[in-house]
Amino acid sequence: MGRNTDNRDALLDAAGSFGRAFSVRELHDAVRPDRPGMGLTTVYRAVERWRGEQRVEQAGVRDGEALFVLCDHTGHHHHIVCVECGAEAVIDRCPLDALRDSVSQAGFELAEASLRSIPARCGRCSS
Amino acid sequence: MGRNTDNRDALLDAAGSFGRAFSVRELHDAVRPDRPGMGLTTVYRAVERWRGEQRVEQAGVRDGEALFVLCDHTGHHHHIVCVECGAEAVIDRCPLDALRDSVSQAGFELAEASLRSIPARCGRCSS
DNA sequence: ATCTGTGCAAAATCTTTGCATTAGC
DNA sequence: GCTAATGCAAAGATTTTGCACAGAT
Repeated sequence: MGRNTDNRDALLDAAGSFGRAFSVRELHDAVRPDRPGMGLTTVYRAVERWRGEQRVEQAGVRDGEALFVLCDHTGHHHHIVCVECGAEAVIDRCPLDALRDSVSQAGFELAEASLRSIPARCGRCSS
Repeated sequence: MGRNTDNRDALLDAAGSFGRAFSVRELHDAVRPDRPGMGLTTVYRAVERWRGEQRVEQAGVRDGEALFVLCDHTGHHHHIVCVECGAEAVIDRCPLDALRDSVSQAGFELAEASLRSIPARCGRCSS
């Protein structure tokens, strides 16, 4: 199931320190002081691996860069992610019930996986 | 407020004929039989212009390509867009009320502009 | 005639891939 | 020692930009 490496440990630490959504480039920049040799490719591959392990979720795109949030929680939950600064909050009660019904009535099925991160604006960015 | 051109007329016709979400490349392919000379750049610029005029909305990304839906309707409304085939439906009653509340309780403000297109799966693609 | 729109080519950007080397198990 | 992981460079892909020319008003 893959090997543990110092690179990915450092990346996971850095990702956890963000406390907000981050891009691959930002993550790379964050670990660079500690691990100057790490290549950008390694960060892409780590994030891709984590996506497979459901340890991160993609939280939209900003300026052409894919954004990700760390997903430490287990069970059903949703992230609210600020589309401007990436700030995030977690809510445990599923907020999609009404939405799911509306979509069903139109003969569609809500793509819940695409809405585990809900786009919003945080208090700071909405004022 | 800009000039009317045959290129954009043809593009708008083609976009309307889709009846579903489309990418820039698909739109280009669709007009190519009628207007073989039209460059891809022109399509990008038309879509960008329409976004400014709120005549199209971005409806997510598929395989790295941005997807758009035509937005003929006026007033507040939402598109339900199939994340697999791009099929779309329109609903007039806003389905985001409960969602808006949940997000508010977390101290965020729902980014409604990012949710005018609601990701879903159509009847065909969900079975 | 003026100024916007267009096409082509090149640039820019993000992301992926190939391959030789390193390092975990 | 075997195999996954890594770094570097190059390739891929989408989107943007520069510039000269055509076309709409």
